[in-house]
Amino acid sequence: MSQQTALKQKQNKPSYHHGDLRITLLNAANVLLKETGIEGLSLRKLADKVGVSRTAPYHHFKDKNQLLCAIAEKGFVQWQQDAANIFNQTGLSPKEKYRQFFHGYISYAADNPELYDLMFGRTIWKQNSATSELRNAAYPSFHHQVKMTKKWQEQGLMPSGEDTLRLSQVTWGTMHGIARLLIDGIYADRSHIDEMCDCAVNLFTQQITQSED
Amino acid sequence: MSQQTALKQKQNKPSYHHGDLRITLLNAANVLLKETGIEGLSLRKLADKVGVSRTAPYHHFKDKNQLLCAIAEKGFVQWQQDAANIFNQTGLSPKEKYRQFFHGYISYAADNPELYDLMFGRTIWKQNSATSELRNAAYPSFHHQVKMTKKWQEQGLMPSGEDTLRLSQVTWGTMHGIARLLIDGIYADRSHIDEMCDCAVNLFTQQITQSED
DNA sequence: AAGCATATGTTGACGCTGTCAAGATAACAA
DNA sequence: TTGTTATCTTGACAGCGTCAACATATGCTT
Repeated sequence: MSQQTALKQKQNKPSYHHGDLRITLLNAANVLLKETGIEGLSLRKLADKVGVSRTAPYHHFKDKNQLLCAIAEKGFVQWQQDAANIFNQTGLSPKEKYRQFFHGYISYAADNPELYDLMFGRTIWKQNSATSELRNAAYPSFHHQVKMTKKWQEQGLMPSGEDTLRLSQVTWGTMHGIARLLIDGIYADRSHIDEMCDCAVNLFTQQITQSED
Repeated sequence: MSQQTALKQKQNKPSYHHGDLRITLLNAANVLLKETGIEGLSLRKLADKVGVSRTAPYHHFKDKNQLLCAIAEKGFVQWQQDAANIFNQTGLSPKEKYRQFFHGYISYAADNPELYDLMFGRTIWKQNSATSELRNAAYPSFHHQVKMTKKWQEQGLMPSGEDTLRLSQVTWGTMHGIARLLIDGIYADRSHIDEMCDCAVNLFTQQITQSED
């Protein structure tokens, strides 16, 4: 953005060029997503809300899919920060840390159901429609869990007999499955969250000599 | 269907009234679903494929949602039969039976990805859009698992210390999560199925004195 | 057998969607 | 200053779900 444009923005003078449309669109899309869900998020409504014409977004996103991927991408980054905060806590036993991680994941999903649905929903991941940027944001999240799973196995928190990658897939699958059950309201609701998480953590962890991290 | 109409159908004489449109629509929808996925399943294409006008389906389904629910309903019935066949086997240890049940669930999902996606996807379950018929077909599937979980706990296959309902939600969530990972191709692919299932079964079951059911 | 209600089919129309093409305007680089 | 590029605009198109109005076949009642 040039100095002149920046100045215009500051002075709230209307200009032909928006100056910051990409970010504005992403923010508005997040709001619209929360309010109406994926099915209510249309490019036209979005453009209207931001105050530009229907086709303006196409200069910043190749198509709707790319916009959705960008939103999901932000979701992954945000969750990774939340997770990092949990892992960076000190003075917690491995089991307690894992418990908090599990609870944190489910809470993130329950607090941002529409976003979570977008992040892990078919809309984005079906037959390679995910952008490489999205993949680059999503995969580290799982890789980190694999790394932590290995550590948990070494610490004796999780069974060392199982293959680390399979164990990661199963534990992650459990979190994902519980999250989906909650969001879709199929066989569970929010009042079950704590008990479900504790039950799952109990199943996956064994009694070990307590030590800090 | 009257005798005359039935006769017409038999003789392949074209008639103004289709005579069997509801079932024909459901079957064609299943094919279209398999071929193009949910996003490719439109009422207009469907009607065209069957050879009726765009609005003819509305005399058999209130709207698109009701059609989708009806398809999903069939999916639940079908899965329940598959599951029953597994449970009705004789000469298997509880653990082996559970293993087959787990594998069967994942295989069903992997073999019918589009149908599974419809059955458990947001499209149908978001804010009470599921028909009561669908609920009546879907819930027994879970209730049966709760019943089996209780049995498995009593048999010592699964930890008896955990609340049965929570345990059911967790184990079911795991199956659902793994199924979704496979279908969406996020963090797993078909070549991992067996190992993932075995890993999960190992985690959920304990060593017990083997006995026949 | 006649007539009428009902079920089932049709075409027309509406507003919504994503997206392309062509043109207008601003920003920037030479 | 001039020309290139980025950005934003309107116009247009096909596809979608769905409603309204109308047509036709079926089946029940008399």
